[in-house]
Amino acid sequence: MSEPAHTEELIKQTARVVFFQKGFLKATTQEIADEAGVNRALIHYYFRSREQLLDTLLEEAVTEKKERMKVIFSSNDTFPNKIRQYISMIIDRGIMYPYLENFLISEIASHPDKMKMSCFKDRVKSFDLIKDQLEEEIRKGKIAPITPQNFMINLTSMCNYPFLAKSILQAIHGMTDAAFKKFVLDRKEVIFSTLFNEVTPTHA
Amino acid sequence: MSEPAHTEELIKQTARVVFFQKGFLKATTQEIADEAGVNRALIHYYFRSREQLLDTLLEEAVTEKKERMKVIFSSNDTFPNKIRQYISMIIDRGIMYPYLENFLISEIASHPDKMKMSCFKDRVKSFDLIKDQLEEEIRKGKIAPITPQNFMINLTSMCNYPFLAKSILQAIHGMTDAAFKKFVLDRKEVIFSTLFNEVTPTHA
Amino acid sequence: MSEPAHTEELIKQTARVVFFQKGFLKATTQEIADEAGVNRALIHYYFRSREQLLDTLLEEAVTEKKERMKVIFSSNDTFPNKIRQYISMIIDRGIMYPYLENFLISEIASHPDKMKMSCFKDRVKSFDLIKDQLEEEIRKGKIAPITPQNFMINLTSMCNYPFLAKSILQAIHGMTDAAFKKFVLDRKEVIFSTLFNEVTPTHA
Amino acid sequence: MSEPAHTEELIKQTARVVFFQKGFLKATTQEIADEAGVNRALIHYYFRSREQLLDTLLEEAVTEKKERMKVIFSSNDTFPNKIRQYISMIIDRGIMYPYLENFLISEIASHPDKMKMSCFKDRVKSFDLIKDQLEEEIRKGKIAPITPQNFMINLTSMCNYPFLAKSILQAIHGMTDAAFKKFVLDRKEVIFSTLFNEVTPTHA
DNA sequence: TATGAATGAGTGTTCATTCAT
DNA sequence: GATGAATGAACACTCATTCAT
Repeated sequence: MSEPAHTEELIKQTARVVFFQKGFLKATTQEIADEAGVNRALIHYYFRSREQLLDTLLEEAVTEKKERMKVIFSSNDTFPNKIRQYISMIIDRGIMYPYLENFLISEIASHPDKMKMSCFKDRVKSFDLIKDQLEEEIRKGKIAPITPQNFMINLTSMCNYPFLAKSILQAIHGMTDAAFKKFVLDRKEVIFSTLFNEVTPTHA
Repeated sequence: MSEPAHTEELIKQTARVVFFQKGFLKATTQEIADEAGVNRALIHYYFRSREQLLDTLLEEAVTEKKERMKVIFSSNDTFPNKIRQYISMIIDRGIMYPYLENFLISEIASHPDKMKMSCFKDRVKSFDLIKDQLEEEIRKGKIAPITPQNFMINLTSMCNYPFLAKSILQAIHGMTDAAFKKFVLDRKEVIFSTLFNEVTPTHA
Repeated sequence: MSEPAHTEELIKQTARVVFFQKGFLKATTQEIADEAGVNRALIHYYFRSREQLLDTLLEEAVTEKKERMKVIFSSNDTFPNKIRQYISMIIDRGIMYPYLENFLISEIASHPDKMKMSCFKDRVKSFDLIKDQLEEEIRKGKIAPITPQNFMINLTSMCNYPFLAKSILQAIHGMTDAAFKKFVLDRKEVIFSTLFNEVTPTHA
Repeated sequence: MSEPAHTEELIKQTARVVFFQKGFLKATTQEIADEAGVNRALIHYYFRSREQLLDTLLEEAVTEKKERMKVIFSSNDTFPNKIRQYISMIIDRGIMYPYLENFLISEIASHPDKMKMSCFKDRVKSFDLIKDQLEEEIRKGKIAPITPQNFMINLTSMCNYPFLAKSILQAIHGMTDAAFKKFVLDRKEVIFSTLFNEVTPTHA
């Protein structure tokens, strides 16, 4: 976003773009260096290895997401509003880094040890945070009976999947990046409405 | 399934397991050959290149899925039943090849040209197939107003995402493969219920 | 020596020459490959890594030397004759691979773990093999009192050192390779005479 | 020895330790800098290149040894005493820098041009210095006939070789550094006795 | 003097691919 | 059909060296 004060930050920003925005999961250090306009060896100077650069990026991204989530679910807001905010947060992040989730999944799949990274250590689960309010909502008949786990996975699925499948969706429907962005922004209300099964008020 | 009569089929079956079941997206030709118990050069003999082997696997998988989809949606069944069958099909396929979607996504992301493969040429979209019945359902008040696109993407998201995020979900919740299988099978009804907002009859 | 039937043997022979004859301890895989006229990747095809190639060479060399030593010292020959044969063996080997000892020393110094290689496992020491006969010799007054250890180290030192210091000796005295060879061959009797303190019969 | 007043000397002392004491022939400039606690670039500031640092170290070591040798052999002492002193000097130096000779040998082997360094220019050879006294000794029957060259090489071999083979000897006999030190110190008399073939008077 | 940043050349290694048999 | 051998292109990484400050 802001101009990188230091080369180290430049490399990180470039790598985020390459991996998370463009989805080049297999990008080489040379490609990242070229994109950043720096010498390939500098990546090792600052991050020791390609692997450590990736870990740094993932750690930061996961940590940031977790904190945002905690802020949203720990507020005093109503349950529907929390869900709205959460949906909004996930989709806004998806717009910025469409391939981040995909990247995370691939990395974990091929290196399961990475689940031991510190950012995954925090055992606070969203399930626990919404449990009480969700049950209340169910009791009030606003939502059909569902476990917190399934509720959250439904939510997460509908928010994230379109980004995971971005390339395919865009190709199938011939969407430009702008069209795709509008599409997923519109989905904020769609997802909310699906979860709460209410008639969606037209979104401004 | 059945024991492979020919080496060509053996290689394909092995590659499917390695890529789609085990999720080793970066698996080497050597690793596939070892797993299949054949000489590495045979892969090139039959498929010319690693890339073409992948293309073949993807093409077959996508084509098969499309055909199953067409069968389901072209029947005379009721809309809810069609959706039930579709959910069931996607999840059953996911259990067999959990990483297939992930693989597809990664391949398309790094090689957008692959969208030109013949299996993607067929322009019959699920949206068109469900459009009329969905609108009928909405008119009857069974489903909150939603576009066919969003309905299908919601459906697809909730079915596929758990497989895409399999490694992470299993790690977070400490699920064995068996537990994960039960979890996604149970979700068949959960997903249906979420889309139709009905009370889920307790399964089993 | 004989023409290498297989590439694997060619690489080994070339590496032996580069490391043990020419003394290029730091020779790269590229240099070895160039010298052998083969592709660099072949070295990894046959030996997996540069390190394993070195280990193979060392293992073979050490094993062979140990076996020759055992043959000499286990015979029924007289003690002086055994020593003569041992000196001769060491010097003949030194002529063929002058830097072998140097190489061995450097490798062990930088990777002490290599002492765990199988070729070092055999705990039969030359000291034990000569102990009795040496003491007999001392009792007879043929040799001044000395421990078996020191006797063997004196012997080994005088045989090996000229090869270790080959480059320097040749440079200082302006010896050609032929002159150096004659010099060390002549030393066979010199060393024997020093150890047994006899008048050296003039060597033809 | 004394604490280095200047960085240049600190680097040299550190490098001597790394190369000559620890035997890390392949030590990196970074490793030397780390060990010395200075910035890597300083090595180039003071010595232009890694190579020139090595040359400086070698030149100084060789020059110092030569001077010590000249002092010993130019004195008015008896021949046996000169030899005793020389043995003592070599072994004491070996204890301080066990890998110096090894290092020298490797450097000369891979860069024969280094023999042109000024420290090798001095054509005064030990052979000439001992020639007369050795012949006298032989005439008196104290030493079996031998050329000055072979006498000096025997001497040098027996003094230096145990240090060259330090790693191996220690590993084979399970000697600690202290045990090794005692072993080579004891060898002072052993070597003298071997050269002069006298019964060794118990040392100390 | 001293240093952090930067670089080019090179290193071992991997891998898909080809080819002769 | 099948295989062992061979290769070129690439890759992550290292290192001595340089340079601006």
